[in-house]
Amino acid sequence: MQEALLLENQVCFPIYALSRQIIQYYRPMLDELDITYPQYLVMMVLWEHDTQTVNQLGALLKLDSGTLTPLLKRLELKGLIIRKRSKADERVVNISLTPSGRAMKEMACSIPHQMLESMGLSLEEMQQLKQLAEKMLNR
Amino acid sequence: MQEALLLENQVCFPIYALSRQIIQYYRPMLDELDITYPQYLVMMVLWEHDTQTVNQLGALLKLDSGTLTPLLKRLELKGLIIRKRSKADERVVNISLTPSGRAMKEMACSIPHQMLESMGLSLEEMQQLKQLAEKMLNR
DNA sequence: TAAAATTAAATTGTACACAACTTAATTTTA
DNA sequence: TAAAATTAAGTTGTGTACAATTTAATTTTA
Repeated sequence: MQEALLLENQVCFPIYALSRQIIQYYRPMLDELDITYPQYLVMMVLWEHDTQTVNQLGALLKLDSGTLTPLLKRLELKGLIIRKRSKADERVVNISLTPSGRAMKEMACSIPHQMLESMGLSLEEMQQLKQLAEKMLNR
Repeated sequence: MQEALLLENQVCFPIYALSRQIIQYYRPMLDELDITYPQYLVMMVLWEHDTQTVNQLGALLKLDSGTLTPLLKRLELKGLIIRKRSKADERVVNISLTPSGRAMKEMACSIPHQMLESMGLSLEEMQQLKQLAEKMLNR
């Protein structure tokens, strides 16, 4: 028996499973805002930066236009963002918040704390997990 | 500014991004076997257990029948597995390896080592990451 | 400066993921 | 034991993900 091929011994599987579980934890909170987790990530970037190009969002979230374009169209349909081609460079599409999208920030501000509570790790362990994940990401 | 809503300060985002990055690292190796990462996980369970029900696969991989049924049909089409309703309980579908599916294990046995090398963490850090992820999963 | 190369989004096609529901079989229980 | 409840898979519909390609605009360079 090849020990390395046992599910039990995989490092990647728990990360894959955890990623999906985390999104499940977010769901009830995000359901109230009527957005998905990837949509929440986009909103979070825009709450910080207000206007971003599709490219900039993709670089920050590590998602390509094939994922972002339809996702952003859905956020636009919900009235949370505006998509507008740049005058300066017609290839670029600028994404910005509507007043309604900006207002959602107040409704979202309790989510991070609620999530921390449901995760079941100490702050220290959380920091460790974050650092290890980021170290691998930055390879 | 709500610090807790900064992308920079999220614990969940790096895990979500890392999960997708890991699947990217696997891709070239799995392309040679012509399977996807979730399909590889199913194969890994079957290499260990040979026959499993859809339910058992779902419990181990934390995936539901809505995900597994079509995935298993694709593995069957590739000739790697057989889906067969149980005689004892007609609700149950048993998944087992074909000779070709069993043979794939030899071709896969170098993957875990290759992955370890591309991850950029020490064995110690890897163990830590695995343990933290599992601790959160088992909440 | 006109052709070639590059870039930014969008599009197309395949494969998850999962909620909600359906169907059929088996267990439970009244 | 017949009706009710439960269980196992499958189905339907929506929303990611991402490879590969396309389109249109901008830069580079010959």
